[in-house]
Amino acid sequence: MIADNNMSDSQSARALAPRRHGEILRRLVSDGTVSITELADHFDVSRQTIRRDLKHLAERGQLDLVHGGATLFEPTEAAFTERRGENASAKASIGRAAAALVRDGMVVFLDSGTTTLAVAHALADRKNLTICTTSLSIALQMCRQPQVRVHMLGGEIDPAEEAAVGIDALEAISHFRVDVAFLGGGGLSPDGEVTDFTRNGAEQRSRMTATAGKAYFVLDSSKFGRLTPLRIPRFELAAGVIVDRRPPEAICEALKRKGPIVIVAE
Amino acid sequence: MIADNNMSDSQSARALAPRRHGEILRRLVSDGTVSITELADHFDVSRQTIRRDLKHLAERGQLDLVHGGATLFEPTEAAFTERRGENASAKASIGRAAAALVRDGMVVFLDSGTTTLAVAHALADRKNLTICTTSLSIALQMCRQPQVRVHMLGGEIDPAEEAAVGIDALEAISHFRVDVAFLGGGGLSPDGEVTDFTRNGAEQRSRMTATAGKAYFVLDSSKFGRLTPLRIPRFELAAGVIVDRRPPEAICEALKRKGPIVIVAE
DNA sequence: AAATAATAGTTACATTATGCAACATAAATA
DNA sequence: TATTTATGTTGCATAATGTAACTATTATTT
Repeated sequence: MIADNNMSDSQSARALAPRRHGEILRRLVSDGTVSITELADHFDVSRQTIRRDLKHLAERGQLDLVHGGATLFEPTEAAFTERRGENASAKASIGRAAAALVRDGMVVFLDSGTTTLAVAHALADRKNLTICTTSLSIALQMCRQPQVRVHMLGGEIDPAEEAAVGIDALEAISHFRVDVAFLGGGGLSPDGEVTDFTRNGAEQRSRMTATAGKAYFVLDSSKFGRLTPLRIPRFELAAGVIVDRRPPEAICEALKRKGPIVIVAE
Repeated sequence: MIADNNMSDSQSARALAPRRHGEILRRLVSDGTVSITELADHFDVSRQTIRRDLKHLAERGQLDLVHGGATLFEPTEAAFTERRGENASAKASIGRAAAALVRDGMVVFLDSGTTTLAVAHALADRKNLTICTTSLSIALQMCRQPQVRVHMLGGEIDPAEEAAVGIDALEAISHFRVDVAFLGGGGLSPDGEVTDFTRNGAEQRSRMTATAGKAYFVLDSSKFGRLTPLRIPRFELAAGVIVDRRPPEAICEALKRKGPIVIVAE
């Protein structure tokens, strides 16, 4: 009756490669990692076979091989992504405070930086927003949200910020009418000014401060008293600074004299 | 064709081909894969018969043959992140072929799309490149590579492509002198033209084709013969198309008449 | 820190399963 | 009866998997 070869009587037929591949990828996204031993056990095949599967998937860029198994594929680790974890809860609370200032339908500018990324997170489920940003991560994240329109300001990418800088980005700013801008900064100096690391960055933030309906600087407490080389011109036009805890009294005083209010999150 | 069949004795009677086909497809959509051994067992027919069934269904585009069985064929345009895995090895080989055309020091434009993302992967360890792109993912990935300068062309982000489109991106193109451009497309029509889904996309690719020193369209074989609504003007100025296997003869002939060469990867 | 054991990776080759093509058979059709 | 169509059978080429000996890496112990 059953022609072809003999056997195939033993147990359930061996899973074909694509089945294993699918399951492996499913486990990866749910667990983050897979182990060769576990997989070989689970599929009842040799480790060598699993190794070949993983190698195959790795060649397609679907995962990263590690000793003993594989992990989710991450294009490359960068300084930026590492910074992301630092002071995460402070940034999240700043993000929520910032989001509270945004109403549906607004045009929002989001600067590059990990704190502004937290603001983006907090805005993720808002309706009918228009986001302008120079940050690749923010653009990528926000464009995946329904009901959010995203404009990326182009230009040369600064690898440290993973964001557009330079003349193109500067000029693009002038094309937009922005209701509210959330800007980062390198430090909050003792005399109540936000300072920056680069000339380009300072100029960009200065222009946005002057252009936006309201501009807020978002700064976690690690920036208090830190000095970086460049002043941000026209900083006094900013509407306020949003921080995770109250800055030293001297800084508060200085800020009060200049104009921007201090918003302490949570 | 099918005579009236009163046999219907029991299910021991051999299923007719259309019955098997229906069941095979039903199993496919429920399980994602089918195995020849299992099916032969289930229908009590020879493996060769199942092979012929699967081949028949594959020719009609209803499934994809794999060693030992078949998998679901997904012709629909899935969301970008889901599309990433599809046809991954074809895209990887196209990526390598494309990278072989790039020499250190060049200015390279990379269009949006999953195939161009594969080109970016293949270029990742090159030295001293300048990358221009409209794709957020490509910009993010390449800016993490040392020795690579990245320019992001700004504009409104199309969520489906996760890339900048529209007037800003169009204008930004004219600022660059590009040595080689790798462009995507919606389909490779039977009369040897690359076609696109949107007017903006077609215009952008057309301009880049005319501007770049050399422009190549990267297309995996799922695009062969596919018709999408918009022609890409000046397509005949392209240097070539890079594909993962040789297109049907008619398409090759048509391309030959127009000008662009055909590069078959791997 | 050096030595050791345990685990994992590599390579090469043996074994098994699958694919393919050519031909054979049986039923349905003309 | 001849012809077509679907299926079965066989033999060989190819691909996937298993196995074993050996090397490399990681963990543990001293």
